[in-house]
Amino acid sequence: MEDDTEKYPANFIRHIIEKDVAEGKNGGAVITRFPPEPNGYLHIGHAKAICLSFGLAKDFSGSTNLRFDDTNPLKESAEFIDAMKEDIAWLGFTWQEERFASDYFEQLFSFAERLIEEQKAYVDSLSADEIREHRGTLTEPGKDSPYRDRTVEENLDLFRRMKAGEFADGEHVLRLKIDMASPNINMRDPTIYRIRHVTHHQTGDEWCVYPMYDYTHCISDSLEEITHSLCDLSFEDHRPLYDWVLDELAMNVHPQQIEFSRLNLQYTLMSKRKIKQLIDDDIVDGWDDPRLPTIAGLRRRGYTPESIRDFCRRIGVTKSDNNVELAVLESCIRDYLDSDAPRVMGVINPLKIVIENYPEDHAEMLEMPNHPKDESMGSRQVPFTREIYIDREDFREEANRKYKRLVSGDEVRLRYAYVMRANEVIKDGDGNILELRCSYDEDTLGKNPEGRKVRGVIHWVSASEGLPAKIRLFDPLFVVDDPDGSDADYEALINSDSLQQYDGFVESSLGEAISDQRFQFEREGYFCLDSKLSSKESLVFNRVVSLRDTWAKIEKKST
RNA sequence: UGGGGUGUCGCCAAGUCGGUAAGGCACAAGGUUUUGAUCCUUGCAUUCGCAGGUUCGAGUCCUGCCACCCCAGCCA
Repeated sequence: MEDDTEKYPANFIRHIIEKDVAEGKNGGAVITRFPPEPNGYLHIGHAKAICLSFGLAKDFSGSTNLRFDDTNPLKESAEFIDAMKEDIAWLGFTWQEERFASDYFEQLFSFAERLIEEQKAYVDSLSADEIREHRGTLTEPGKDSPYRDRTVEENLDLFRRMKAGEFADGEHVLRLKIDMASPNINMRDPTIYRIRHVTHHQTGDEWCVYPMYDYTHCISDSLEEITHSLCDLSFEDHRPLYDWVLDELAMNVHPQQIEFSRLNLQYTLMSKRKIKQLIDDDIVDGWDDPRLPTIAGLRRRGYTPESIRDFCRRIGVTKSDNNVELAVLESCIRDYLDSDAPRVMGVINPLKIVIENYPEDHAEMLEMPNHPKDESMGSRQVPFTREIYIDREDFREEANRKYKRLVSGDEVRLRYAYVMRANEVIKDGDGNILELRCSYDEDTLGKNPEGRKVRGVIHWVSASEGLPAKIRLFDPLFVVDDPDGSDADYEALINSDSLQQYDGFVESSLGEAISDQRFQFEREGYFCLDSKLSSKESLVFNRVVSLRDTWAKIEKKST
């Protein structure tokens, strides 16, 4: 899959690993892990983490484990596990081992008993509220719990009875005995076990005490002999705790946690919670809505794994806050599709044309290359007929010479076909344009007319031979570039026009299209069949991304 | 006002022992073109949050400021 061109460019994590490998740390091994919690779908922010953890390991001939961080059965479910695996595989990565944090529940419990025996953990019987009150604030130290000095025997007994199900949820928790006055709140006797009488998607009803992240993650990493444990910046102040647990347990493998900043993409959201709310509130179609930055959404939209990997490489890895422009992502997919997507013609917003001097009941097959620069992609035959459709954007009753499309009384080149003149505009009573009466110059197929220069080239589809198709165009979901920036009602920032649907026409060759093919509709952009909505009987195309549109910029400037 | 981080071009981001600011995206101007696409050429930070200091020389070292982000789940 990845060749050298897919190697990550220089970044601080690569430097750390390079140094470690050079010094023979961990015997020169590089083992990473990707540890999602199965409580939603993966998004492009996760793709950044995936590309990093898998990519870096691969660059150093190491390996990567996929580990589901399933310590909170209340929020998780098995349905997300398969979706996550599908997305990671689709992105092009292969994990060494598939693990679950829940695989380690037994070991985790024993380690906790050991911590109790060594007086490094205790059962606290304060309520959640009381624990919060004892924790202190950002600027004030906390207070010790009255239960902090229970005997080892009492703690062990209580903890085992917690496991045995003798207590109700919330009655007791197991806490680490560290320092209630630590300036780092994470070190103020963090809770590591809580009682939850719920069924777990992996372990069923075997457990009613569940370990928490800070305690579970570092031990899981250690047990898997992870060398470099990459995570986002929010875990930076958890690192002392990560290290504390492994040190106190004297684990012989002590992975290095390295934090990097998470991705922010302009005009969209990366918060799983908020994405879920958009789904619940029916603002989008589901986790795979093409407007969402989820991997499933991007896939349905028509993005390729290569383009997403390229994106992750282009944005780099640092510890600074970022807000990447959509243009970077779009550039990646255009780059890929320009060389890879066969060209075809499709009319999004059709305007009917009758070519009055062209014979009726005649379909002339015209040969067109599938790619202007790549002959190996072959060619196809496209029918030309008396009645065709062009896009309404490509006709103006009046326009100056800068407008390189069809204008009343003037000529334009029909892509790979004839030069055509607009003679008459047919309107309804309200002045809406119904159709155009045109004529063609039969001596212009494959050659330019003599003595005059046509304004430009437009695309078209035969009215009788073309296929009707629903065409969906997308705009960003939000109207501000940082909807995640404030906790304010982000749904008020929704772009109400993020999905535009048109009844268009596409050339007949598209009747054979399948959903993982992507095409360039000439002059319009890149499209693919919607994997959910499209059928043989009624085609539905999604626009992956438009073509770069210089004309739109010129237009915008002049208004 | 505690702790942890970050500040290099509009957006990302390289910048080894201090040696005189990569690259990408975007943008601008040309050229090619039966896609206003692609492609090609060219331009785009005397300056690295600010202010001092050390030095022959500092984005890189020191000092002091400023701004922004994260942390008070029995979430991850």
